[in-house]
Amino acid sequence: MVKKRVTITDIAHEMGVTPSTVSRALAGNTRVGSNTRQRVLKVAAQMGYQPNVLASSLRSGRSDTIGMVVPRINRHFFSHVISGVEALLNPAGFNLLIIQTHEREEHERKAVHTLLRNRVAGIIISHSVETKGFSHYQMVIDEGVPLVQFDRVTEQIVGARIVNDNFLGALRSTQHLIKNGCKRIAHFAGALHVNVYQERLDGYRYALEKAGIEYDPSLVVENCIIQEAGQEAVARIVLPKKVDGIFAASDLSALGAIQKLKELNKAIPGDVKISGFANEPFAEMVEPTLTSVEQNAFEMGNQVAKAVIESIGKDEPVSEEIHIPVRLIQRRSSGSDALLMNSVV
Amino acid sequence: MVKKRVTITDIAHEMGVTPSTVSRALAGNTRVGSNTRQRVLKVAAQMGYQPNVLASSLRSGRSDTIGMVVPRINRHFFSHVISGVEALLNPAGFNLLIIQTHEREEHERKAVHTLLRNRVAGIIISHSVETKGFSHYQMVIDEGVPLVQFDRVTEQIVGARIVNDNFLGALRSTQHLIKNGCKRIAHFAGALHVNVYQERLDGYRYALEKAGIEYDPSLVVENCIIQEAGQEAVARIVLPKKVDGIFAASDLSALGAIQKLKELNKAIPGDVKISGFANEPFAEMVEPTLTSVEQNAFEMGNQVAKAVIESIGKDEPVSEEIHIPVRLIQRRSSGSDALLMNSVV
DNA sequence: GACAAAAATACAAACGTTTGCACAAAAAAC
DNA sequence: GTTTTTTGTGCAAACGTTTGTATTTTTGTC
Repeated sequence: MVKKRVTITDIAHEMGVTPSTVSRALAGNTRVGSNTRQRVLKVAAQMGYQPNVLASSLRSGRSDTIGMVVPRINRHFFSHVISGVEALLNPAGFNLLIIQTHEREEHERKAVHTLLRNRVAGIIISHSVETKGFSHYQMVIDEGVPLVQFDRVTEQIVGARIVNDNFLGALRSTQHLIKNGCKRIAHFAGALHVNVYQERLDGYRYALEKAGIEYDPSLVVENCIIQEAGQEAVARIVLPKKVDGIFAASDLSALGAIQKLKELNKAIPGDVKISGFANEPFAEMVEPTLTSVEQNAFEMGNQVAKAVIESIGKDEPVSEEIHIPVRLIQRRSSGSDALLMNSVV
Repeated sequence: MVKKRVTITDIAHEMGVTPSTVSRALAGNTRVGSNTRQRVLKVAAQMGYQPNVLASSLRSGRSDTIGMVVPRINRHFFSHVISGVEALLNPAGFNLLIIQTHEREEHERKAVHTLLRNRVAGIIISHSVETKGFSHYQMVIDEGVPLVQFDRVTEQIVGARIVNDNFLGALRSTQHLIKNGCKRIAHFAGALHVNVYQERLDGYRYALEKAGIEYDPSLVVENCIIQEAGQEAVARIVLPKKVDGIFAASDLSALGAIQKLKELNKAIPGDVKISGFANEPFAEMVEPTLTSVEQNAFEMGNQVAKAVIESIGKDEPVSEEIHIPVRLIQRRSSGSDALLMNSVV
């Protein structure tokens, strides 16, 4: 039933030439006559020839697929990075093999091996939140496969890193709360061994320092990036400690805080001003609308793609770090009503 | 610089056996002695061996990658379907090669060819909105590659189809508006050559018919699935025609309508009741919260994965159609305040 | 028309596996 | 102790390309 797939040899026999000629004709090699080339192209088309990428890659040692490892595909941020990567990679003739880790270190390790087995031309990765060891990347380096990290990165691995300007985003966000009158600002942080959350904490602290506000560690809530954690932190920290501002490292925990505060009849931004991070789509839907730091995920994807294409050319990896600018979007939760005031930082 | 990758032959030489023995040992073939198997495994591990999938697939004619073609990765619905597919496919030993079409028919055609060239074991597809011709799938059928369609499907292609129960969702949604008192219900439709939008229109019409309300074609707005279109439709249809209910085929156009109506000081659900489709995350954030039809994207992904794994086994495709149940989520925009009233349909 | 140079094509090996078949050694059967 | 069966390996071809080298054909020069 299954029609035999047509190969380069089939075309060659059909035309009475040799497979090598067909191969060269299809590859556009100049050493084949221009009328034979035309004929080859025509016969190939009418026989419905589809080159066998496996055979081609095996023989040539080149691959046109790039592996991408992300914590989760169905997160707004990651799906947009993927989209940005594809936008540049596809026109360049590359395809994307995508694997999710579901935030599990073991899955990450397996994913990397899978990609190596598939002989990908390069690997793009954003580490799972669990990941603390990076020894499984030695093999990637050893085999000379370019490795580009994005968003959640580590300096322990050589190669390009594309990151958001978390520090600046956190700094501007916190300064904005201060400017709007906050004196006691809590920070809903993430897991601090992850660079992005550490950098946001750093930006927060630096803003306090510059404003002459003493840093109070008891106002920092670690692992507070989901909705429920935000709700819980309101009861446990925000109210007891008489906090008047929250800088959340995640929009979700900011949302949780908003919900809980409304439930307890606290005014936002009257009693507590809030800003989040990531500018999730819901940020402009929630009541009150949520001030947040916008990350340009698509642009980040573009830069990632550029970096990986570049490093495929080189034989030695370079440890460049590219920062994608972020942007504070001021909305009502922090006491700014004017969307027009959006300040690009 | 680049270390040579270790092959099965390297292991064989190292151990003084033949490559075929190593191959069989790694494959768990029973025809190799159990202590040689142990030795092979150990040597392979310590040499850092990673099987070459390309060579393996080329020789065996089997592939462990499955191609997936979607309009856009970064849409809530599609990214969740992808996630659901991966959840079953990965444990089964398959990988996903994902390509976006950006709703372009030509990209879809190219994507399919790319997948065939990569000799994928199966293809999963949701058609672009532009796609009207399906001739490029003949080659997929001819080569015996299993093809599973989901969400946006056509009966012109043989093989499994996994779809939402759009008809029932639309029916229940419209009935719900009727029950809450609506007499003149507009429908914001999509492009009607796409099955999902046609089915939603059908469900809407059937609900009207059953309620004895005459169908008025002038209340159906085609190609109205984005925010701006929803806003525009309010001014052009909803107000002039004294509509008191809107069943939108998309949450986005429903959102647009809400915004415009609020802007014009109309009461929701007082003056106009609204329900959407897809239950996007923002549906429960917007003011008023938006009644919508929830699609179980992750479950759909699971079913898609199951279908593709199944059909890889068979040599003849079967044209089964699986309906994923939907669920009406009643919220305030349609005059239902009780989340508790969620009716499963 | 003979010869060199250039252009076009053919030959054959290689990429790293898998797998049918042959074969030897060990185990079982008589 | 011979024959049969079982078990474990080896041999070599094949998968569909690419590519270095060899060979043929064409073209140009005198």
